[in-house]
Amino acid sequence: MLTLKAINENPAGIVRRLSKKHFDGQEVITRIIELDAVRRDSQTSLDSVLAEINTLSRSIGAFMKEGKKEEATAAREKVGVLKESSRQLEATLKDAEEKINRLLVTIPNLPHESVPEGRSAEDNPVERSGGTMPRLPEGALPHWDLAKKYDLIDFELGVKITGAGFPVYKGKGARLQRALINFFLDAARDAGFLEVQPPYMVNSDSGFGTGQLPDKEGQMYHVGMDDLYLIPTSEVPVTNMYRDVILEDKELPVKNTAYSACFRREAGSYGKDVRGLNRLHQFDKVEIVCIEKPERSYERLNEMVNHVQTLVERLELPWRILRLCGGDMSFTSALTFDFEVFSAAQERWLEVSSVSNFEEYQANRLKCRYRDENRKTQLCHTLNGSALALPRVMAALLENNQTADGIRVPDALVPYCGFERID
RNA sequence: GGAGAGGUGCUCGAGUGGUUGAAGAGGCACGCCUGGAAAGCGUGUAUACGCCAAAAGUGUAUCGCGGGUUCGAAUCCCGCUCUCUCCGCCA
Repeated sequence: MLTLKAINENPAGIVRRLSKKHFDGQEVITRIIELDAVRRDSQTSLDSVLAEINTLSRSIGAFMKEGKKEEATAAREKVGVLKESSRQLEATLKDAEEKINRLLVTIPNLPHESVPEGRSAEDNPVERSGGTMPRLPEGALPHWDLAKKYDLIDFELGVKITGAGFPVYKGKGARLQRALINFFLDAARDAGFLEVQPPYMVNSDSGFGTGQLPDKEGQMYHVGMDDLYLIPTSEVPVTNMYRDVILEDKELPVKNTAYSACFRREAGSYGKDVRGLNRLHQFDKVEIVCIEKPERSYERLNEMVNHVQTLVERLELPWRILRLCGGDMSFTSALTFDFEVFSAAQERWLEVSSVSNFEEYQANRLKCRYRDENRKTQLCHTLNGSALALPRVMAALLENNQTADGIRVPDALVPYCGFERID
């Protein structure tokens, strides 16, 4: 969430910048500033009343020791009166704080200056692209048919066991999955990321820390009996490792990578967009997460984007990078690049990665800070990106590399899966 | 799941109602000492919010979390939570 400091410093600027995300912040910002004034006033008054109570209380102790009973009683009565007003001030303060927080979480992050204007996905400019479009043989099949033909993925079996969106990978399909995970993790490690294995369930504090709660509650699976959430991405547990943490200057940047299964309810999705591997309730992903000093975070974002680019290149997929426009960005992001690969039989671009800088928006929720060169605590910037999500990569690999007599495995993956062809 | 013990600062650890944000030790930082180092000595070493133009300073809160008792709570009471030990179960 935005900091009160930033809001107080330049309310008009905040409102203007929010408009790029098509968010009208005028009213809420004004209201927050009003409430913040109440908050300060009541805190100032409360502090001085409490200070007086503390002084009197100490004097009572002293009076008692000296046997001055009357003075002690007088002080005691005085405290009683002050106590009443402190209770009122405390209630006012608490109320203002709660209201401020409730409002703050409704405001999205400010988009970076370089975020283009736009309403929807159609308005996202292509940043750059690469790879070569494959020429498919006659009668090329979409991946769901290929998966069936070569017995790689069984969607119906998943439906029986669990439900739609929970496929069963089999044989070379399963091995290809495992190869991709290891390939991605090794590549991240080579790029300097520390591999971690996080829990797949998180508590509500963690959900709040990265911004899934309170607004996106319905998108996570919730385990009611224990009040835990299945992670929609390992960004959640990995970023939350740094919740309520003050990092030393020299510990930055933090560069972590994690593989996890991801669970998303995807309520309301249906139709051809979600056919096959295009959208699942459970899928695999390798994530990269960085925590960085504010002045270096865009440098780091760039590095992360470049890392993801090497992945799609090594997989020999046709790719493009989109710079998300204001209307298509996520609530918490300041700048996002989406990676898409072309899935040749479906003849459509599929999003396989989203790399974002959240600046201090997440860090403010997380209370993730660092000590700068002056030993003062400052909010860090947090960043994350998929590197990569498996299902759509799998879809594109199967479709793009199909031949009349089998599917070719890209060279980079052969050492990982142990076969060159699926046939 | 049952029984018991316990959660104090970067770490260990003292502290059962009154200047205790918290003894002591260790660690760390800086300084002195040294040819250099060690040892030794000295100083410093939490966070948040408020006041102040800012620094200095100062006020308030925080000893797992929340509430209560009291003029006053790290210390007493209640609820929750987490950790450890034993038993049970188990990959």
